[in-house]
Amino acid sequence: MNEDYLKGLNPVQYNAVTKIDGPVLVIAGPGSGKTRVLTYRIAHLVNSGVAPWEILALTFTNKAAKEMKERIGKVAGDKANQIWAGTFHAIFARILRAEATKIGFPSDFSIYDPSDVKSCIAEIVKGQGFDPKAYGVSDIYHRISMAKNCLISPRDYAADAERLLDDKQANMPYVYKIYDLYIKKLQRSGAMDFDDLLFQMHRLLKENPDNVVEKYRKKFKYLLVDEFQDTNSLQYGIIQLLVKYPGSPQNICVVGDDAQSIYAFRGATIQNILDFEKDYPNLQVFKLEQNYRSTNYIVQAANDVISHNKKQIRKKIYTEKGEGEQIKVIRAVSDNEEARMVASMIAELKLRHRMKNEDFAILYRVNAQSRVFEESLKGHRIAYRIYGGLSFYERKEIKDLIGYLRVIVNPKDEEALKRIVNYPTRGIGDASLSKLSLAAEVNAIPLWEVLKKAVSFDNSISTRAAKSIQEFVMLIETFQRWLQTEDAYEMAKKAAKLSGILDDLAKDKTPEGQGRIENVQELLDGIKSFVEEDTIGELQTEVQDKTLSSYLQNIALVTDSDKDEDDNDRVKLMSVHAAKGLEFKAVFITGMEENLFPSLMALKSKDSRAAIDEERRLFYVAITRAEQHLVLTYASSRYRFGKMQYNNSSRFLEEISSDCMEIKSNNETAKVGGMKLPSQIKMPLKTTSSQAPIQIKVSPVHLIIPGAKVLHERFGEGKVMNVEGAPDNKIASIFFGGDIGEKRIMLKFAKLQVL
DNA sequence: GCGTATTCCATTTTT
DNA sequence: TGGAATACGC
Repeated sequence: MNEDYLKGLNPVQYNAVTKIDGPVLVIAGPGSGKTRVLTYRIAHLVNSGVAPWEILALTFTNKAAKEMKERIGKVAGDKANQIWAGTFHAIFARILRAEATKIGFPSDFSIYDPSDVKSCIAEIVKGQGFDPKAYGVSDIYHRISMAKNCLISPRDYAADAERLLDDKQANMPYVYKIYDLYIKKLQRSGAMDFDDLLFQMHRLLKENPDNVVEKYRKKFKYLLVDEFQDTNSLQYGIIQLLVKYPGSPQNICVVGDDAQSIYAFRGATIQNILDFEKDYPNLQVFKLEQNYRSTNYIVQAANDVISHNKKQIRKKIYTEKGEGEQIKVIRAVSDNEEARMVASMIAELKLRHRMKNEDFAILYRVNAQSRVFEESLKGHRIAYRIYGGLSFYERKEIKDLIGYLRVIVNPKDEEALKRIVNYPTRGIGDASLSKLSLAAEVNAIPLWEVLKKAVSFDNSISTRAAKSIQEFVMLIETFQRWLQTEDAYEMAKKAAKLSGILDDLAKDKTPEGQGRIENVQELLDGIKSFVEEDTIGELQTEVQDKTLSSYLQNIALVTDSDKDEDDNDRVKLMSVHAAKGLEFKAVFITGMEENLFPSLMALKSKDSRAAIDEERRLFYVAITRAEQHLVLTYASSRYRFGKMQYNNSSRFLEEISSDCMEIKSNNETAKVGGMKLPSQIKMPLKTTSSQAPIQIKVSPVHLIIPGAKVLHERFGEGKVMNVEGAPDNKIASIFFGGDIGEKRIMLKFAKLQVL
C-alpha cells in the first residue's frame, strides 16, 4: 500500500487523516490544509480496504466536490470516481430520483429554481386575494425556506406561535396558509425546490417506506461532511438519520470552522458543531491551527477581527510564513476613485513584484459593486473576470429551451409549462391562460391536464385559442413519444427547432439577438458533451443514463461558476461569499464602510448583534483569502440606487490592531501607531515622511542586540530594546521614532541594518 | 391578443 | 440604477 501521502502531514493533520473509525470533528482554520486532510482521509479509507462506493462525502459547492474528487484521484487513482462525493443537493437529488415514488413524487421530478418558486408563490398570493404589497414574494419564500430548513412542516408552522407572531408583525399573517398551499402545489406539479431536495430526503428517511433508511445506512459506511459550520438543522437531521442509530459504528467525520460560518442567513447554524459534541460522546476532536497560506500580519489581523465575536470555539491561527507586508488601508473620496486606485495599485504591484493578473482578487460585499471596477480595469487594460451575477442558465433564451425540455419530461411542471405555453407566441393569451389556471387550481389538478381538454373546463375559451392549445398539446406529446428512443441531445435539438425558438430568435438581427442564438447553441453543445462525455459544464458526473430526464436533474444544480472558462491570467472580481475556499497572492477588500460592510441589512436586523457577528466572520473569511498582499479600501461617498450616499469607514477597520496596518489616502501615506483609526469621513491626514522603502544593507542576525541602533526598510531608524526567542527564531522589540512606537519583529524575516 | 412605453420599486450573500 | 410589472395603443 502506497502511503507516501501521509508523510507530508503535520501531526494534527496526520491524526485527522488516520483515525478513521468513530466520530471525528476537525476544526480547521483558514489555510490549514483542510481539503488536504479531507481528501487524504478518503484516500486513506480506500487504501485501508473500504470500498469507494461505501464512502459518502458531502460538500456545499460543486467546485469543492470537483476539487475533492480530483485530488482523491491523484492519491487513490480510478477508485475516486466510485466515491459518492458531491453537494448535499446533488447527492440527495440522485437518491431521490431512485426513491421518489415512495413519497409520492415521480422519479422524473422537476427541480424548481428560485425564480420558479417565486412565480409559484406569487400565483398563490394572487389566488388567495392577498395584498401583493404586504405579501412580498421574496419575503414569503425566505420564511418558507427557513421553515423547511428548521424541519417545520406546514402543520408545525400553523402551530408555531413565534413564527405566527413574527408573520403578523411583518403584516403577512397568512404565510402558514401559503406554505401549505405551496407544498401541495409542488407535489401536484411533481416538483421540488432546492430546499426540498433536503426536506424530502429527510422525509424519506424519517417516514422510512420499505425500510429505505436501512438501505442507505448499510450502503454508506463512512460519512464525511465538509464546511460543517454551514449546515442547517435539516442537513444535520439527515446526517443523524444516517449515522445515529443503535449499533451504528458512527463513522462520521465532519470538518468545519465556526469562524467561517457565513450562511446563517439561510438557516446554517454553528449550533450543529456544538450539538455534535453532545450527540457523539466518544467524539475525537482535532484542531488545525497552523496557517500555510498567509504571512503574519494577515493572520494577526484575522485573529484581531474575529476576537470581537463572543461566541466561538477557542482557537488561534498562526503562521510560519514570516512577518510579511503590512495591510494597506486606503481611503478614497468616491467609489470611482476607489476603483481607480485599486486598478493603479494592481498595475503597480504587477510591475514591482512581477505579479500576474491572476494573482489578484477584488472582493466586495455586494455584486453591484463590481461595475466601477470593470471600468477602471478596462482603463488600465487589465484583463479581468467577474464571478457571480446573472448566470448562463438564468438567461431567458436558455430558460425557455430548458422549459420545453422540462415540460416534455414532466408535463405537470407548471412553472415550465406557463413559461413556454405561449412562447414563441402562438395565440394562447393571458385571458385564456388565467381561466385555465383557475380551473386547474379549483380542481386541484395539473394545468397540463386542463390544457388537454381545455374547452370542457371552460367553454368561454375562444375557438382560436382552443385550436392553438390543441396544437401545443400535440407538439409536446409528439416530443414525449420521441423520449423513448432519443437521447438528451437529439431531444434538445428537436425541441429548439420544432418549438420555433430558433426561428423566433433568428428574427432579431441585433448583436444581442445573435448572442442569444449562440447561447442556445452553447446549451446544445453542453448537452452533447453530457451525452458523449458525461460532463455538466466542467464537472464530471457519474450519471446513470443519457436521457433528457437525467440531464435535467443534473443541470438544475449546476451554476455558471462551476465551469471555469478561460480565466487564464485575469484579475478575479467576486463577492466575499464567492471567495470562500479560495486564495490569492493579493486581495483587495473593497467598500469597507458602515452600511455596506457591515451591511445595512445586518445593522438594522432585529438581532443585529448576531447579524454583525456574521458580517465579521465574513470579513474574517475575506482577510484570510490573502497570501501576501492585503489592501482594504473604502470610499467616503458612493452611488447606490441612483443616489449619492455618504458612509463612515467600517467599524471592522478599527478592530485590526494598528501595527498591522499602513494607512493611505490619495497616494499620501500616513502612519498610524497605537491610536485609534479615524472613522469619520474627515479623516485627519497624517502626512509624515516619505514611504518609499529605504535601501537597506541587511546585517546578520547576531549583530542585533539590545542597545543597537538599526535601520528598518519601512519604519526607519530605531533602537533595539530586547531580543528573545530561540536562536533560529529571534524576536526583537525595537523602538522606532515618530508615532510608530515599539514593535516586535521576527529577525529571520525583517530587513534590518545595524548602524 | 400583442408589443411597446412608462412607471414603479426594491435593492445581500447562494446550493 | 435597471429590472419588472403595469398601462396603453395598435
